[in-house]
Amino acid sequence: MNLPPLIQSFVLHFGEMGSRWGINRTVGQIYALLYVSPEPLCADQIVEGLGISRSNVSMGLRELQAWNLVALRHIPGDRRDFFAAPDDIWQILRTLAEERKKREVDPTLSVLRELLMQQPGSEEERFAQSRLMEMNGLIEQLTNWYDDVKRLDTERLATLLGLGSKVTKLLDAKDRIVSLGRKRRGDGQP
Amino acid sequence: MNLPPLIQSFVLHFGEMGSRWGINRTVGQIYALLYVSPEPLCADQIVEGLGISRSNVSMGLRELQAWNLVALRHIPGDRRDFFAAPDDIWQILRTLAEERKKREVDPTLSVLRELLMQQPGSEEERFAQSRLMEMNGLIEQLTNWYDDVKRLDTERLATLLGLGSKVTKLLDAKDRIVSLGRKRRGDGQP
DNA sequence: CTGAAATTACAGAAATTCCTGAAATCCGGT
DNA sequence: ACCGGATTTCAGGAATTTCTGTAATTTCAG
Repeated sequence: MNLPPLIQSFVLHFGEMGSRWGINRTVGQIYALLYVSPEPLCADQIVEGLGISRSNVSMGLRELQAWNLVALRHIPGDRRDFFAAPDDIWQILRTLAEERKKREVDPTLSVLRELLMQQPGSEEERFAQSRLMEMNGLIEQLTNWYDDVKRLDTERLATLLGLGSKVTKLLDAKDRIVSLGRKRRGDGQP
Repeated sequence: MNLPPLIQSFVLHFGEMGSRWGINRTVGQIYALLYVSPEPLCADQIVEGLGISRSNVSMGLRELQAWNLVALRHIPGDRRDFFAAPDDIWQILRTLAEERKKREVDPTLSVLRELLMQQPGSEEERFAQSRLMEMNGLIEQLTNWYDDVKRLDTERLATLLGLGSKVTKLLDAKDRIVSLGRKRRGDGQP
């Protein structure tokens, strides 16, 4: 490996984390390198930077493309493929979220739905189904939220994050006002 | 494996997904089995249900305990350990989020901070640091949001999820009103 | 303190994943 | 069509992870 020390540290760390993440070490390292690189890189530059085989780089890039995490670039008059991570880190976040959902959540959701269609054949299965229903409900709440929020432009998304739990304070205030109004008018629930 | 068909399908699916998830197949299966079980189970019941070795079950349970995903239970007059998944699925979600953050995010955050303290030794490193700064900023925004939101009780959390992007509509309305007020009074920015 | 039941540690076997070099394929220029 | 460089595919070896059986340890009733 032949990189400036700071970049090398980052690349190595990403490689380590890669394995906690469902991607392998090399893929993590390649991505880290592309991420901190001001220019797109071609495969041989990655080979040189990371000190791994050409074919391994090829497979790694292929996987990153499957995740939509790198863009292919071309330099006029150069036949080689160049690769770059998106400049916009929010876009990277969106892609990551989308791809992880696709791989880690959607298959489970479809299995749950399928199992919930079945007629339980025993008390054990009946109970299991009730648990699956809870799980299905929770995942649907989360994915509905995600599907809704992901459509926001980045500025609004950042605002929403900044608000965090304060949102509920607003709601509490609204609730108090509404129930106060009801009380004055003498209608509504106790 | 010796389970009712519906439960077996669920257990097998969870096992498969486990590997996309940083936990191994067996651990996924054990958890799935505990999750759909109305009563706590002891290790031998898991051995029988899943058809794997006793020691493998022991290691799996140990790992689930490290993740705080199972609770140890005791039955009076019985020396064996019994294990159960929490009843409350929201609690499971919270635990998962917390543990994944601890394993997948926090280490990166601390590496980023450390690397950002260093003096860049070249133009390449200077650029890399600017990228790391973006990444650090994004992760901090996300973890701040998470730290804030996780304190909400479940009911409010569910409400927040249900609102989703609608929150920003409220904010937009507020902004319009505020700027309208400014315009009438003739002060404020254009 | 003893001993039976239960649990865990651990070494090696089995399975899986990762990586490499060689061969095959692709592609634009002549 | 052919050449030459760039890229990908793929078989098999290396490395890692997972699983098992045995042995050691813990636990607790008596």
